[in-house]
Amino acid sequence: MSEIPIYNPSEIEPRWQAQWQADHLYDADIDPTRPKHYALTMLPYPSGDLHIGHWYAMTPSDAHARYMRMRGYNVLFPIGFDAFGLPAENAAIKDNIHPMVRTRANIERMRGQLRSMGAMFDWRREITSCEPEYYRWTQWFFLKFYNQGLAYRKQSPVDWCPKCNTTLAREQVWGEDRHCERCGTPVIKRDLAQWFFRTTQYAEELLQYEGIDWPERVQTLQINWIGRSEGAAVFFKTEQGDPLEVFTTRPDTLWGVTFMVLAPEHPLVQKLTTPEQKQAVQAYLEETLRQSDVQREATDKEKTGVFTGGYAINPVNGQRVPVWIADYVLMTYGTGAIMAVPAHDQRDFEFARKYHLPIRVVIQPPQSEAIRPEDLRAAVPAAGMMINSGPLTGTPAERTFEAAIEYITQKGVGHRSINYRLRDWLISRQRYWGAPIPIIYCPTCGTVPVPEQDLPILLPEDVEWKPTGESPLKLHPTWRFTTCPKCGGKAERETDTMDTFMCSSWYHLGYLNKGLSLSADRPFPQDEYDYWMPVDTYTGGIEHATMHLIYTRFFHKACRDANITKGNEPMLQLRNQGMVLGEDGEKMSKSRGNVIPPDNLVQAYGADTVRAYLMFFARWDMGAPWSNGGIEGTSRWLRRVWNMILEPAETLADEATERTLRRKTHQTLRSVTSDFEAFQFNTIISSLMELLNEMLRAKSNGAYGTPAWNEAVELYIKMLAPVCPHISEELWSLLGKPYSIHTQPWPKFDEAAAAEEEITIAVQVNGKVRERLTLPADISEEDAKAAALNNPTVQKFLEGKPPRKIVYVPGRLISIVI
RNA sequence: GGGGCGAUGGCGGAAUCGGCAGACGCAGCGGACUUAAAAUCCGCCGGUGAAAACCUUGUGGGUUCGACCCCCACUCGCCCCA
Repeated sequence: MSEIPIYNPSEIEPRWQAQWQADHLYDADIDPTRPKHYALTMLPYPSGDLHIGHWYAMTPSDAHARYMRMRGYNVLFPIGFDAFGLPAENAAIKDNIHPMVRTRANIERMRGQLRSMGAMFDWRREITSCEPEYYRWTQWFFLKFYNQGLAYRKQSPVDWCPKCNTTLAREQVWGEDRHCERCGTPVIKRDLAQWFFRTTQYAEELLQYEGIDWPERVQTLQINWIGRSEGAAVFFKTEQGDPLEVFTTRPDTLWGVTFMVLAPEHPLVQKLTTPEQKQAVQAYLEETLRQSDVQREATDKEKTGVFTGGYAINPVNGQRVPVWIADYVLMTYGTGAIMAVPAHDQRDFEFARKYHLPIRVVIQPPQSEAIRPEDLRAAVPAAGMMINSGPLTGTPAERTFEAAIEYITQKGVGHRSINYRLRDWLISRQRYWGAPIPIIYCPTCGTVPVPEQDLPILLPEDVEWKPTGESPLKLHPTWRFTTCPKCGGKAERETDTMDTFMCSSWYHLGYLNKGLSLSADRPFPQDEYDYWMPVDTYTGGIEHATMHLIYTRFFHKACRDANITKGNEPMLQLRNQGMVLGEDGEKMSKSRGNVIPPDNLVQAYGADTVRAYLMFFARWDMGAPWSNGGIEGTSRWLRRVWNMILEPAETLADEATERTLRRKTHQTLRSVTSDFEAFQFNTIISSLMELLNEMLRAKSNGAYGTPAWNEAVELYIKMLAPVCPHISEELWSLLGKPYSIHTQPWPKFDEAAAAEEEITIAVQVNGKVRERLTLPADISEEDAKAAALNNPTVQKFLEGKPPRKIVYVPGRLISIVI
């Protein structure tokens, strides 16, 4: 046997990576003669090390993009770094290393790791969101939104550590008692003036998914997140005459209101509170304002509240009802005030029982006795006829909602209203490591946007890391002081920076540049936009269903209305991967010590093996705990492929062997193709493993060197190419085929070759499989049934009884009932 | 409390439309090669049973000639919402 080279991935892989780069093989340029495909994988945060989770997310995306390329598409597959954010800033405070220094070092490291993956990234288009060339445009988009009236500033609470004298991000607040991560002091809420985007203005449109292929699951998550409810706004008044608006989904229960509840932070609380109740209200406020919204909304928790001493007037019947405050009412939902109808709302019911508030039944369920409030053990949720409801008493169940709306509208005390759970997007962060909000506050001119030509507002680098954690921008000696662009007088900059979701809302547009430069006059070239957009396939984790994916859709629609982008949606097809957990089944994290670093694996097995194993070991959309064991099998598979193709053998042409080989080859092509379309990567690998086994069988039967063998080898390498780009390029080149495998067209499927000649049909008697018959594939129903009935084993189970019924499923089974 | 997703051998997972459950791989067992080991190759591999056969897709029911798949109830796990 002649010498063949040994499969050595650590030699092959870097060599081909360098070659591809030298040949600009993956540069994606506008080509009007070919259909385009914009494949996008969610960009990583540069935490320092590429995680096996990144590989799990990116390598199947890369394989799919490569498959699309072989299918004839001009494919853009870019990569970048979502580089602003809290972790770098925390590390800076801890180790006194500047976030820019650390981030750039991390990115450098991750670039190397990403290159070792052998993905078809077009590196010319890389973006890093913390570089001025990028965040200049993040600021530019802010100005566009500001000019459209989509950005506004209002008071809003933040978590605040009174000892550190600083705002805290959600993840810096720890424990049940909500203390500061740094000093352990209990956290309080504090109101600060902060910037918002009017995402709610697009709530209705965000509920539309026409024309986009997104998983049902993501749509459901978003629809729930947006939380549209139809109801009515009703104008109550306090006894002192202040308007007190509520939103209700049950205007038909208005006559059943027996008290009202305000969120503790409601602006009318102080005015309503009587001197006798002042102390109790004050104590309650201090207690509840420290809780998070999530805690406050938890239903298993017992409801608490305090009477303000004040009263409100019900506009439909003039009734005077007491006003309470309770933590289960949130200022951020609706108007921060509710009308309480304990007879027909469970939470109001529990509250009323606890504090001995009256209950009045105003909806009579069908087929039921008159209900006495004192007998109620739970709220009556069902629809029914209105009772005890003044002029609307007797309104039948199917009319109550509309009748109530008509009544309040006519009386001028309310109107139809739609409320969303979705809130406007709070983009202000009291942090250093983010894009500065381009706003100047002038004592004369007020709030003034920074003129476009003055962008970017650079983050100063000479800052001091105070252990207080207060934004260094606020403490910087000179940065915040500037002149007003309008009047030239002394003015101050906004010191808050933007939420990093702002950066990630437009990065797919940033990739349209082949390198961002500060001298550009647009965030992207128009011809690139017109050719590449929208994104055709977007892949990433399901955890981004609500935040990132809602923000980026909002962003696109807002840009569309500013004539910056076109079309209604930025991403046409969305596919989500699952998560790789640690070997212990827990989420991977440094603190748990269960992180699997991909570098060791790449070193030991090669990138192709790691790629293939990640696609093989679990369903991509589900994820699974990592297990080291199976990677050996994948490694073994590639070595077997290598030897199978390169090791010569005897050629003993045999028609049957060739025909069987061709059949399996084309059957594999059929399933691999449909699996790529369906993002089912694990079965792509197992199909290829099956074909390998068939080829080894054929080879030992003398198929080597026959036309069927040569075709099988060629198709094998082509099918392997998207999954394992290096080994397939090497095999292709060793066989003397024209460079590169990655520019080859996807093979054509031969239906006739894949067709089976013989089929196995299962024969069931009374539902149990009793025999399997091998029959010609084109057998008629009559012949198949006859073959089954004449079979001795089948006859044994028929016990001489005549069949009552015979079900025939072509190519599958015959079911005989006796 | 409401909604979603999931549960298949020792393990990861296959299974077009309701049609042969367990593809493919891991681990394990047996064999070949080897002085030996590794690597490689071949075979076996859900359970009970001597065999015939019976049981088996979280549990219990139902629909059907036929159910991993559809329906009802339940258990457990994860996620989202309240």
